[in-house]
Amino acid sequence: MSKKITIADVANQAGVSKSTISQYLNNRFEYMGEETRSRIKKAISDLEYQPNVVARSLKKKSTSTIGVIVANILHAFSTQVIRSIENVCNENGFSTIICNADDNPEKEKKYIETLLAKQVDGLIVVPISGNSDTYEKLLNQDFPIVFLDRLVDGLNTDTVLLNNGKASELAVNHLLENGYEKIAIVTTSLIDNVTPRVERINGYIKALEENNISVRTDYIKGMELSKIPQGLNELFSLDEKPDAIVSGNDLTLMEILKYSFEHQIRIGKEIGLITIDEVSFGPIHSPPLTTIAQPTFEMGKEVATILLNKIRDKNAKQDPAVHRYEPRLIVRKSTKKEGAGNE
Amino acid sequence: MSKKITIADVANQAGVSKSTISQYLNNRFEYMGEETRSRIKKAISDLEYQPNVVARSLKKKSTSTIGVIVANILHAFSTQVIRSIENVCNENGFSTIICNADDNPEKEKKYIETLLAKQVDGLIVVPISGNSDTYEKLLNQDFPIVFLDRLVDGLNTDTVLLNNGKASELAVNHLLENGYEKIAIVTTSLIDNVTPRVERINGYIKALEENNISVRTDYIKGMELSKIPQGLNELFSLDEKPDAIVSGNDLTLMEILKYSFEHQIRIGKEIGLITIDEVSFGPIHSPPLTTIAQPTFEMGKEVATILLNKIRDKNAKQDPAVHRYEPRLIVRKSTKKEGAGNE
DNA sequence: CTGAAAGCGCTTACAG
DNA sequence: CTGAAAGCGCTTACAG
Repeated sequence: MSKKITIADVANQAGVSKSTISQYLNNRFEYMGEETRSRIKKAISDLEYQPNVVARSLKKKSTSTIGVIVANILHAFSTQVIRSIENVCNENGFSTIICNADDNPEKEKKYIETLLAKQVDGLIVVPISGNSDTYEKLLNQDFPIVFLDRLVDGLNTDTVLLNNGKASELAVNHLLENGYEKIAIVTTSLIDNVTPRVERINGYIKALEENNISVRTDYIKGMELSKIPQGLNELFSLDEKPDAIVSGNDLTLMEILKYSFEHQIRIGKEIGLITIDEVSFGPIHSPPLTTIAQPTFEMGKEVATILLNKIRDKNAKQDPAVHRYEPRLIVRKSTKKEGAGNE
Repeated sequence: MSKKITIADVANQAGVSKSTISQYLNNRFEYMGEETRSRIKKAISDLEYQPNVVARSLKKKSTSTIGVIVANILHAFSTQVIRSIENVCNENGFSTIICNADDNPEKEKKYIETLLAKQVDGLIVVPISGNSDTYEKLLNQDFPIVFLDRLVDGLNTDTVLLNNGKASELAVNHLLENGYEKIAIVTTSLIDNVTPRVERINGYIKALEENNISVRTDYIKGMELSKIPQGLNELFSLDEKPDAIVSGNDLTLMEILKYSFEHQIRIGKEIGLITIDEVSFGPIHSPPLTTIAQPTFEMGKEVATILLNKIRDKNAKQDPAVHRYEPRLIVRKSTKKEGAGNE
């Protein structure tokens, strides 16, 4: 590789000092002579000079880079929010390093350490239970960090997430309005008290109670993805089978669709189905799927904006807030009893 | 934020020089006294010292970071390959910065510049026609770079991509074997000569010719995503409508499924459908979709491995090669005439 | 076996 | 209006 051009080469070429080049690069033209300016400009383009961001970062103690750690990149939610975060960062001259922790606290901790060693200016994280200590240390140091999608017990920091309770209330009420009466909910494992899962279950319970429907614990399935087929088996073996299911997220949805496909269960007619998280094939599924969408774009924008603000004025410490976003019901045929079948 | 601990602090605490700490950090224990070693170890953990990677990178002139620029992150192919690249990089202590160029050459060029300014050690790129000059310059400088998914005319560099011709041959032959005779192909715009699209069309033509079926240009639709509904309209308005469609990729597939859903065209029976690129809902679609899968995991692994090797021995210059991967046919019901309908 | 010194490529007071 | 000097936090010959 040809030798890298540095600021010293440009200084030589233009016949000025390194300092002056640096002023030029940082747009500090106040006192710079018109002629100096154009000489520098020419030297830079002649040499095809590209500043070394690493050196600048070392000196400035800021890298214009943030880290984003998601718990599970397989959720469509993650990828959508990430795209939105990247947009905001790009517009503001920031880079993003994306990490997927696979819901593994060890892995997440290692990522946090790596990102800090890389001197990222801030962190957006979908926190994983078990790393409270790490987060707390960062917060105590006033390191800029914003949580996404999940709250952490006892930690008071800015968090952007869905109004999850509302999401399942919308789901349950919609099902009830469409004549379903025995509503089950299926979601991923509850053992770690992951915020959206817990809140969605609670919203489901609340909605049933408000409608004076008794809550059956055997209608509530919170389990690992791989166990969901078994959970569905249990559900469909009950004396009183449910007539509708609320799917907790897009990954559980796939399990439910697979199961009902394999067992020839006609969605809509035999079992109403509504899922939280919009999916690409929602509109073209047979029958089209009624979903509760999250405003992922806005949420990504918000979480990035909050973080960038924190990074910019470290002093302007506002009280951390929880930012809730409203879910949106998209009605399609999977929750219409008469709408079952292929067309 | 509390003051950052540096190597100097550790040196003080341990009562040795900075050099010695650095030796320790770089695992150069050859001549280090056992006692010095344990004193340093203690100092590091007492102070919770974290090395500053930016400083190290500046000195070492290497960041252990690579850039990945994909043309369009919306393709499932991109996200899958990226995950695989990240796995390999992680295992090797490398970080990845992902950029989405949105098939926009300007945007891509800017990303390349930013990544170079950040001193990435190498680049994986899904090249976009129009930036040949940029790639060429990098190649001439022996900057480590590997192409993915697309070839660039006149540039000789390592490239990992599908055997695209084979993919459409598999598709066409499978359709013919299942009794379809009037086979159309629909893919995204051909104006930029994007490798997979062109090669897939060519494979389609070749397969038809080998079966002595005349190629009809009005059965070949290569157009922007937004124009595809119109293209499908044209296709279905022909006197001799096609009885089967090869979908060029996952995004065109969505358009075709939307169209056939809206127009109540029964897939399988009225129109056979096979798509290149496996999709998550392939198995649970009605009818399940016959697809041609790419070995995205292996391809990502290969492209990352090639790049990391290039980065490690800059000298060991081998001749660049084109690495083709074989597509795999997954037969489901969307290409069975009798298999149409909901179950 | 360990330390002093130089230097990676920048930026930023400060002097003039 | 511009330049000399110090320094960001490391690493690496080299000396001892």
